[in-house]
Amino acid sequence: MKCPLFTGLSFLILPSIEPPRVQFIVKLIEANGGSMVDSLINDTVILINDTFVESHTLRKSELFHSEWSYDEELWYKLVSNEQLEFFKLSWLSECLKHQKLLDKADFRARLMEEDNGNSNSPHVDAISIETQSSAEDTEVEDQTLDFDVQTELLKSDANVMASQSVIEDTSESKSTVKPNLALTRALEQLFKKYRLQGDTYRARGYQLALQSIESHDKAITSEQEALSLPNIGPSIASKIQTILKLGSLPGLNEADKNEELLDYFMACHGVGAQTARKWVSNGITSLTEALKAYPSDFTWNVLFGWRFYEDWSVKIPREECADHLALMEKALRDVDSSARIVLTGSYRRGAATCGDIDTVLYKPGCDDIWTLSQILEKLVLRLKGMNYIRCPLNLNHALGQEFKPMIETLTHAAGFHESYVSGPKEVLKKFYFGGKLPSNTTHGLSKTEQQVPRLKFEDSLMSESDQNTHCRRVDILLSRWSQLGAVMIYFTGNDDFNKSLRIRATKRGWKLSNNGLYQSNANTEKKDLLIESFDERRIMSLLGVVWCPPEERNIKGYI
DNA sequence: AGGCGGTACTG
DNA sequence: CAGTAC
DNA sequence: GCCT
Repeated sequence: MKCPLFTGLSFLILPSIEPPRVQFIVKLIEANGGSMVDSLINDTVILINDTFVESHTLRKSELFHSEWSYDEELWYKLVSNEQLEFFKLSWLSECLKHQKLLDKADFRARLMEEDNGNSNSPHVDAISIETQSSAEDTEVEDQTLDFDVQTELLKSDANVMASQSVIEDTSESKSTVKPNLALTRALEQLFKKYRLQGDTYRARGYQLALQSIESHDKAITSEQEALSLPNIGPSIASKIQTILKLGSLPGLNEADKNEELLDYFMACHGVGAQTARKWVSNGITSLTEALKAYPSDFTWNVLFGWRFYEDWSVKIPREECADHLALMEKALRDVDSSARIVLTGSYRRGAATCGDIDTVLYKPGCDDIWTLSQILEKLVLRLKGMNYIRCPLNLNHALGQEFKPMIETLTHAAGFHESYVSGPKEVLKKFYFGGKLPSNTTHGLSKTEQQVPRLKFEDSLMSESDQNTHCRRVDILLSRWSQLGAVMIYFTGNDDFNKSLRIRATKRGWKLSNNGLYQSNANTEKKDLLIESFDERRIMSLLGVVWCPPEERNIKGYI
């Protein structure tokens, strides 16, 4: 006996099942044992009406969107999940014609608009083929209909391992020979030196030069050769000449006591290049001395930076990030059951350890910042009540009242007597804080022997550190629903990736920010025109960047 | 000569 | 406004 | 610092 052709398969047809032709096909599916769904469940086969596909590539996603007949959240799930595969509806009719299940691969439809021959696109292709074969039998964990963007992200993170093995043999990661070590070392020192001095652009100049030498795999033997590389100009080229002749740059290798101090101060949250430089040039050698000499530099959030100086310089194991998220999710459900919070930052890029925990908070369909702000405020209060939030780093008026006692305890400990007056700001667009999990949930003490900056003994009085549970830096960013894509790009990074996108935007007369991709209107004083802000994929594709999953956005230099 | 990211928060 | 952080 |  034979089962009908589509037994056990579920189908989602996009963008709508309303057209008569689609209705006809739906009848055939059901007659052959298949079922229709209107949301993503395991193993759902996603089919695109062929009229929206041009030669294996999805045509304009805005048209796609305008004929959308499912709910908005499904749209977002689909465009935000880089692991999903789409197939042309004609696969179905072919199967019926031949009365057997044909290879879907020949009917794959890709979700992008431009393809500028970027060198890594075949590489991306390889990954999606690679994961497709194993996806079907490994994903058995969630059966719920109510999974959301966050589950999508977790799933794609679970696939990091698979993609890494692919990256390993296709990329040149094994080229361990570094023919220009003397040069790159010197440039790195110069980069650090100027960054510490707050000369960010000069520092950037050295950093870019460093990167172009690193990606040049031959040994550089002349000033001429150096000059021909991008981002290497007369000044750096002549320094290179000197190094080639003398073996090193005069006056660079002395271990600089001042640079060490600058590093020490700037590792404190809230102390930047200007402040650190001022202290150092006035002979200050510790935070305690700085507090006496420059009390006004010690705002309450620098004091928190001091208190958690050591905790905040240790990396967070990936697993712990998920625990923080789970805790916040639970609290958020009680505040607003339809609001969502997701992990972004280096976590979403697949990192094994993260410097901080970056999250985005949104509510499907909600563009009203005031509503979102209220949700965030309530969430923060709940988290504070659970003793999870140990210190705030920014506040609005209402939260200022709530955290006043906590802040005054701190400022009094530092010897200040003024009382804290909360600012006038009513809406809260983001909340940065230090959070600590209850000690019972602590993860296996990871043996990451990380070289951690320690406080000097005389500075350790203000500090609060705990062997088993660390206080972590957590960022919550609000996003309007309509701007979720731009916010996700911005907060997922990495920095160089974002810079590349912004540069591409400016080249096209646009500007990219965390609010979206806009047509800039410099001359006329009209407002900038929105091009796209919701769809992460479309923003990238408009900028001529082939879609890449977060794990591949860990780039160095520009793309 | 002027550009190098755009935005939110603190004081 | 400068300074800091993201 | 380098690039336009």
